[in-house]
Amino acid sequence: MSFTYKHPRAALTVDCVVFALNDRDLNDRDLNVLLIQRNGPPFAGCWALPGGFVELDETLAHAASRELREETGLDSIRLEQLCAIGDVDRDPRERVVTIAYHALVRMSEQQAQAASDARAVAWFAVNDLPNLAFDHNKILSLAYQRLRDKVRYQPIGLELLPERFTLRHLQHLYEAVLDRPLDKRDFRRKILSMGLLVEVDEIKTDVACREARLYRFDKAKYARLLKRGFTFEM
Amino acid sequence: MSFTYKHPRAALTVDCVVFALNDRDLNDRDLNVLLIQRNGPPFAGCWALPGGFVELDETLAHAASRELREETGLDSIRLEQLCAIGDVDRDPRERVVTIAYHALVRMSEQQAQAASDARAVAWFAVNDLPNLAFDHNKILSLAYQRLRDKVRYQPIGLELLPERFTLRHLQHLYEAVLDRPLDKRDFRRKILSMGLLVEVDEIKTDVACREARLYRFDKAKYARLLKRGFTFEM
DNA sequence: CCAAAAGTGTTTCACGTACACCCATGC
DNA sequence: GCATGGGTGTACGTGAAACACTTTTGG
Repeated sequence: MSFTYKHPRAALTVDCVVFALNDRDLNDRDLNVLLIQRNGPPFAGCWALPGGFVELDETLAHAASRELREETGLDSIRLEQLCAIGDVDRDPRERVVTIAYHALVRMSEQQAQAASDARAVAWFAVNDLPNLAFDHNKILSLAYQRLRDKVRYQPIGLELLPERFTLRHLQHLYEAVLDRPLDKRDFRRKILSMGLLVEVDEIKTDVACREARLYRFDKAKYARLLKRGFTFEM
Repeated sequence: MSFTYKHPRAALTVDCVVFALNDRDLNDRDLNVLLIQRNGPPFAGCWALPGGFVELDETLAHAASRELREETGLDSIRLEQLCAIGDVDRDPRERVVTIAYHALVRMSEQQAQAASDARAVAWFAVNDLPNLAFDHNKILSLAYQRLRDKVRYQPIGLELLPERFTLRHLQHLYEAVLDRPLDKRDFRRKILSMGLLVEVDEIKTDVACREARLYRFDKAKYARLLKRGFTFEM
């Protein structure tokens, strides 16, 4: 089967940059990204962002979800469009334009498993990355920058942390992404004054120290506030 | 001549949303957008965003600049990527994925002239638009929304107004884009305190009224401040 | 009793906001 | 002299930032 056109056409792909925190071990504060090891050429054996070709009867967002699911097993991820990248020689085979998507997930909720044309799947710390296939290092940098911009006006911590978390964990997350220390009292006051956190039952977190109160994020309230023009700011 | 592939391929286009203020008549406060009237089918005779197919040997940004120049005569415009749109049935002919770009220009510096497959070119007030071809009304809404977001943290006024302008004009621009009235004294205080405006010689602007001081934007200073982590906020 | 992290208040300062009057100019 | 827009100062409230000690728990 083949398809013929009057003019040459670029191939169209999607790529997914999925970020996660290790929400099982909250002392591990590295931000991680999901990569696959390519099975076939080009860049066989090389690590790359999950992604692939867009089918004619699916939207771009659908293609991104599908490829992510097929290659890594991650399903029902809320992907957001990042940008389109169309440098002429970014793929050695032919002209390929890619639409990049990004997402934030809780690592513990995801069972990454290699499938499709991925030899392996793994989480990598964004500050300790291998050389990736194609221009994927560049795409990843763009996504990381977008994340840093986004953290200031969207409650991303609440997508990255476990369901229940301490204020200290939330503060560590913000310190990691914003890359500066925050005052404990000011941070607590500010985040609590938004009224988006709900206290849950206490749990001992570490040895040899006072137990901390756990909170969860009030999604419904956040949605209500958003509709009224509320903007989260950090 | 024809081109054959193993899998069917979407066509790839770019579309440009070019905004401008009428900087000759600053009492005309409407924000305008550049549209072309389509010559051929589909949507012949219908107004649409300038744009067209991406060639295989050019980047996406290049395609956007080229199509804009070919169809409207506008050249050397700094286009920024907005998003990729790939709904399955957005073009009645076949699957077409488009990359939307947007830009801000001074209307007086542009000589819009219909060419290529555009029957006519014209500026339309964004608040009084006709029904556009394809999903171009939707793309335009996205671009307008992006502009409103952007106005708050980038000095866009300085791209839209003439080289020298009064504080009143700048305020009118912000009121138009932010869609709310601003206090004159507070606006002047805030914008002047940033130190990005330079006084130039006075000129009488209107009849029957006191002459107003003109300012120009200090681009060099803005660039220096940006490097030091300054963020413009309105 | 010691180590380790949790939790808590106050002061200061900058900034946003609200608000009203006189001034210069052209007709 | 009047209509038109230009230009100016002050008071108040909110929110960011800086800062140090006591409490609880496990070992």
